[in-house]
Amino acid sequence: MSNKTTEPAIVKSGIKAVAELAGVGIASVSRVLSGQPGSSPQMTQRVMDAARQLGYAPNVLAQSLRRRATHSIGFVGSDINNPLIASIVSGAESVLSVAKYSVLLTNSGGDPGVDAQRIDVLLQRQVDGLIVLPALEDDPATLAALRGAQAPVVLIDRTLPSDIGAHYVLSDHFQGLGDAGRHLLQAGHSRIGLVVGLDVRPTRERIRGVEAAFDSLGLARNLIVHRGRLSPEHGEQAIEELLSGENPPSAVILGGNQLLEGALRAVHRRNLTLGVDLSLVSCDDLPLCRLHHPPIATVMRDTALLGRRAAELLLAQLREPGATDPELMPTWFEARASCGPFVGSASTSAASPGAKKRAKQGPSISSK
DNA sequence: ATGTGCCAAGCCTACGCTTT
DNA sequence: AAAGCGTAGGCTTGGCACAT
Repeated sequence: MSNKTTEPAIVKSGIKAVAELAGVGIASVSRVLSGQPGSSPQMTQRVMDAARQLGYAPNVLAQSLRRRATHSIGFVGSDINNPLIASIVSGAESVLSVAKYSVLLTNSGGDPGVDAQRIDVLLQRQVDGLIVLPALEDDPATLAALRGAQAPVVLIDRTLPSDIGAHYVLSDHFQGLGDAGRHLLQAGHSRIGLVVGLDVRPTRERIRGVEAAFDSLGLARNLIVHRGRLSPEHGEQAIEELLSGENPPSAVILGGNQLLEGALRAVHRRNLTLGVDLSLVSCDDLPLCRLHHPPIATVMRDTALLGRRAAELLLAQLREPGATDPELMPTWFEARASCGPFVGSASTSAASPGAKKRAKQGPSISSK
């Protein structure tokens, strides 16, 4: 018969133990450690010494229970495998961690049903606020879940019915895609293919931006829009279908970085040289865009800034709730060799001089 | 007036007691 | 035996009361 006692591996010191060791009341320990005024220097010293001696750290769950606030923020991302989302999360976390908030990250994989489920789980966990990037803007389950939220909600790049009472950080896709469209049209392209995702705000704004490019130059809207769920497969299939048509476009804009991989597969399979046989513009800068030969022209945006602003907006709401106007963050077009030699004078003011120079030089390296 | 302690509240769960 | 119900316990903090 073994006589060994089963001691717990870790002895947790609660506020009771600190109070006992310091010879004071529990409430006094709480007052001292939370920095409230009104404790004598002797009492303060005794409590601090006892807490240090016991390695005391407040029980976060108990604090949350008492304060009715968990100091945690829920993030519902549509696809955390996407570097774009990772960058947004990273930006948000950098702000929230400074404010002593933890981020609970969930991934819906772009599935609206999962969006609603994740939102519910985060709300059950009593998060103090939500940053959401849902797959759709009109999914009934997602809207119902958000309507039930007692916590402030910040949407990134999505707009929802006004009764949700959410706050918005949006990207100005209209501007960036408009600049890209104008650049291509002034370079001599007359027919443009636009591959986009499902019917959410970025898709609508991207289409509107390219249409406005035609309008601004007094040209007929010779635009073929190819819709689908943003994925490499959609990118590949869209390029195949656009280029197999009777009157294929000479330039294609990809309205989503998830499309690029598949689009390039189709381009390579067809032995096309980007910037010569086909001009290609992508959205959101991936390392692949710069490493590819020739480099791929891109509509850029500061995704980390998007996350930071969303977090700042949420923190402001936690301090002082109230209505806010949507915040519009800039996008800009960076011309690179994949969209061929630059011959016109399109408004590409945001493009770097280096990018313009490279574009002017034309495609120097084959994509084959 | 200042410093300190007591108590209730916050939410959930395990446990024990009572009733069916 | 199963079901239903009440209570205690976990930890912290704000409000109030009391002692000095």
